[in-house]
Amino acid sequence: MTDQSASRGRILVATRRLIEADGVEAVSMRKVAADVGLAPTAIYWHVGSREDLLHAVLDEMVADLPPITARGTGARDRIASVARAARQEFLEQVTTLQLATELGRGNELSFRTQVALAREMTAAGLEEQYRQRPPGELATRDLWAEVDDDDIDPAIREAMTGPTDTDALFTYSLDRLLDAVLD
Amino acid sequence: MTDQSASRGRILVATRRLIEADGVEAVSMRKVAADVGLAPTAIYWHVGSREDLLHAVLDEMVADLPPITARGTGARDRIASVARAARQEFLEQVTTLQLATELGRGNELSFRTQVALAREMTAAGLEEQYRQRPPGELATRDLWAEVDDDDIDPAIREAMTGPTDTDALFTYSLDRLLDAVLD
DNA sequence: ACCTGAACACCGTTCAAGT
DNA sequence: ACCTGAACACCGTTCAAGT
Repeated sequence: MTDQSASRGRILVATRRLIEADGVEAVSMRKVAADVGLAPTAIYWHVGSREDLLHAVLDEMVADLPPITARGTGARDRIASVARAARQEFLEQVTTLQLATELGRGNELSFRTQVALAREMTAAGLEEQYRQRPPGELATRDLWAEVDDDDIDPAIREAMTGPTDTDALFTYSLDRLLDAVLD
Repeated sequence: MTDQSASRGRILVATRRLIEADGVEAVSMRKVAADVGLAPTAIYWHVGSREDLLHAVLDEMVADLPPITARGTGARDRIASVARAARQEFLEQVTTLQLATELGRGNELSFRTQVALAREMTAAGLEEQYRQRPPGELATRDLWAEVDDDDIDPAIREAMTGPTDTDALFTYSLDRLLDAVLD
């Protein structure tokens, strides 16, 4: 159990409200303290530095995000629905993304989509193709190492955990795109 | 001619050095002033507020960027080389991108690529396809309105200036990608 | 365990005043 | 035109001290 004293909870709520109303830059220790009715220095006792505070709030915002779920029956429909859901989230959760980017945790959001996609691709039986050209963002590799989901094919997880040849991925994607566009 | 007093130039150089060494957050009016040998308040006379200062520095950094040029002879090769150059710039110019993002001008960098791509697509005679599904990032539209380049087809420029149906673009791109991946 | 007050070393910005 | 100094209203953070 994490520290769930009443004060700490109220501090997080106040900070989150500040962020959603006026952006991350509007968060100051003194303003948060005033909102909660404490001396500025009390914040440090409960959540640590300003950066620690922002990380704690981002944790809550990510936890509250609606899960990315696939809709439809066919493999193509389901994969497409995951992509659409990811785009939707990207458009709706601007402040969450801003905060995550500022804290160097932007890829945590794209990671949620990667997991959902991997689940659908396993169901579609795409392990072979997937293996040959492993997608995945450079730094999300570390996150994959901790995933333990029975619905995801071990081969895919292994490919995501191993080193990604980003150059090869780029070349492959570009080729496929040009195939589609150039008649 | 913009204000090119000796002091202003030295202020911009000092700020740029600070950014490249320790990131945007390391830029303070007092530090810049000390580097240049002026009182902090003198900065305001030459470049205005801190935000104005950062905008001016970004202008210089963008102007100094090597032009994105197409290599090769075939249309496919040339378009691919532009895409590769864009990716290269994205990987190399991290600080420029960070500054641009912080100032809400991130799309200015992608805009450079869009212009180069449009030039190649004109040469490849792709106006028709292009017209049907106009790419382009939402906010770069305004930038296109000011472009006057004889190497770019008027039809393409018109498509870029008009309103972009981002939903349609997304659906189209996703479909093509799934075509390529799903056997 | 929880909180306050004083204190330090910073900020951006305005403005009157100097040359 | 160019620059300074004083001043205001802010910051994040540490630390000794209180209960």
